[in-house]
Amino acid sequence: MIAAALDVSAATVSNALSGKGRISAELIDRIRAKADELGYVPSSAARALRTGHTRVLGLVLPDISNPLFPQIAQAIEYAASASGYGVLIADSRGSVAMQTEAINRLIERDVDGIVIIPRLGTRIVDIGRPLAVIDSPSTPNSTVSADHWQGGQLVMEHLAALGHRSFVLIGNNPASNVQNDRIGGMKSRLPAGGKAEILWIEQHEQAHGKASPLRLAEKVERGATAFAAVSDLHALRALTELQNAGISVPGRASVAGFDDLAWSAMITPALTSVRMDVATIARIAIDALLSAIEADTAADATRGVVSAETTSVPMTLVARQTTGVLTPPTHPEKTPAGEPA
Amino acid sequence: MIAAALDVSAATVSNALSGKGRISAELIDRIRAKADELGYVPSSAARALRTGHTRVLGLVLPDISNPLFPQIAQAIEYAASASGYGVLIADSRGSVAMQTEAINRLIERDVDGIVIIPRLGTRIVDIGRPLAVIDSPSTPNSTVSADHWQGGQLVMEHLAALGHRSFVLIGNNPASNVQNDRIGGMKSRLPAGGKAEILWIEQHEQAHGKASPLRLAEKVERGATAFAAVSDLHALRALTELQNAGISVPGRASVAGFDDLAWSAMITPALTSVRMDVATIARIAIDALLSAIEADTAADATRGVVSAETTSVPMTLVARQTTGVLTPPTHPEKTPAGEPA
DNA sequence: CTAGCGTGATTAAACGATTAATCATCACCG
DNA sequence: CGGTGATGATTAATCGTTTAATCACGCTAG
Repeated sequence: MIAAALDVSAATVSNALSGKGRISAELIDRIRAKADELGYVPSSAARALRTGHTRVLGLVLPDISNPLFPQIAQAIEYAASASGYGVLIADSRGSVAMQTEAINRLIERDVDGIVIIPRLGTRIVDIGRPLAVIDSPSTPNSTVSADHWQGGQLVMEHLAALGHRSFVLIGNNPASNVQNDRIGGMKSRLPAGGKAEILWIEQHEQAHGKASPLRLAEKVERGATAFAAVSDLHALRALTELQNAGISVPGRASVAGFDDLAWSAMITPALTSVRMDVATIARIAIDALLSAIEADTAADATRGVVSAETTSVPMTLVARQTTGVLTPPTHPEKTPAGEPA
Repeated sequence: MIAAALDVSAATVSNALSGKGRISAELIDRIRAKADELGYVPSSAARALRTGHTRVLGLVLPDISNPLFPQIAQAIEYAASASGYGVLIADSRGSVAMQTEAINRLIERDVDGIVIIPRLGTRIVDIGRPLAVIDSPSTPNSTVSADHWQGGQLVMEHLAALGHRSFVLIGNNPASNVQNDRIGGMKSRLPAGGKAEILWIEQHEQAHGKASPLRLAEKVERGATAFAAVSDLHALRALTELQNAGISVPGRASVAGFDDLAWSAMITPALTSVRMDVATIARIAIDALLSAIEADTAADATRGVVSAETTSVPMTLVARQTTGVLTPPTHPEKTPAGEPA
């Protein structure tokens, strides 16, 4: 211990810096001064060994290719570091086997707890320490998540208010709870007389090949006027496909997405989206995790999935330019070509 | 030590599991068996305390909103974990002050080394342990990075080969070495008689407001036929703006970007982009870092920025649908409207 | 005058793994 | 038959911090 060598003390330094024992105010000041004069940093390894806590959390992202990841990682890291915890990342590259392996790596590193964002209903195993799960409210073991269902309702209400009645709901994989919630929410608010068709991209690509056109122009010809996707990624795909087919947005069709990704406001026209409050979700997850960890210190071991008081956080609609009322077709002004009329 | 209690030994277990001392093959087997029967995991804290190495690296991302982040984080995490190291993330939210604070957090956590991806020429301070910097080849202290200049050449050669002669080069901030390299590379391969105009988005937005149109249609009217952006983000912005103005891509104008982001292949038309080999870059950075760390163990302390043999990694052009030869204007076939011809 | 108390600081044990040094056997050879 | 080596396992010290227990000392009250 550096500080000890300089003055005349041993573990008094520990007490001084942590304010635990009975140390005179004057000595505390002197030790503090010496400490940051020497740039003294207590060894986290020694502390962890003694206390049994590393003050490090693990973050498991099963699908790092998800562009929402930066937002989530940032929010988690921020919430954790605000509470004095570090965040160790573990990417499981989609595969379930690697997810287990990633969790083991974190356990080997002695993390105090883990935050996991599972994809497509992964089984949650007992890992011998607290675990916070961020998934969807309809998933049994979820600690906290955005209210995807309510988010879906937001979109549909918005589109219905603009006069739309014929919808194409675009999802990727029907096995995802998140996507199902979003689509379910949308359908639950279908206006009277409205009709909705669901397009699952993964199925479509299995049939027609990867990155093949979604044939959205045909849907428009058959009457669809609004396209609501479960992600801005798919909304963007829809938007560019429509634009490329000469269908003006939002003049002849509206498009909406989810997640409000980085570029959503930058494109032309700017994309209407539904945003989740990642900061709040991260805060709740981390708080629940930390209180379980600290309770763990005290008495009964909390080893499973932790739960929070608030389990779902409302989403917010960000209305931009891709959604609007239809332009009357008879209007000669600026209608793009490709229209049979 | 759990295993010790069960059989009859003390630190023999350590030798058995690490293969260091002289232990009979039979005993090793028995210890191994007991170990994973009990799910024994050696305490990383105790090991770190004794050996002085935590086998944890820090990753500092000054601009987490950069959509390239997932790719980089994934590659770094993968390379590190392949070498038995964990990765602690630290987000510095853009500000330089927070970047310093983030580094301090990592030091408090006793990381063995740090990988940092600085933005806009941040000063690199001595942190008392090895540091790998991933920036651009033209930055003085960069350990390794993509060859952005060569990437720029790739784009320009591609566009020139398609017959383009009048270019708009789109960047965001001229203070970025990466962006300057990319644009410099492009200009260095301007075909004979070609001309290029540079559009800096940040300047444009300062003058005309955030998210304001880039007025690309006007550029087309004045003869520009190819738009090359330093990021897919800006390329997407250009593409949607052109499409929205009824200018067909690539019929009347080509668009190219950088980084091959997740959605670049999904949009219509699919975006031509230049990709960096993140896996290789991460591998080189991690290897350089680790060899410095291990040399550190031996003798002279390597405390500054580490260097690698290969300091720049070639980029790859991914030609897709947004770049092509011009469609003859007189061709009546499928030309979109909005054209005065 | 001394027992008792409060204050401020020190001792010592403990956390769990690593590792150099030591020890116990047994075999082989001169 | 004693000395030398090889082999296999154990001892003991160490890393740096925390924390309970202890100590030294001056002060007050009985």
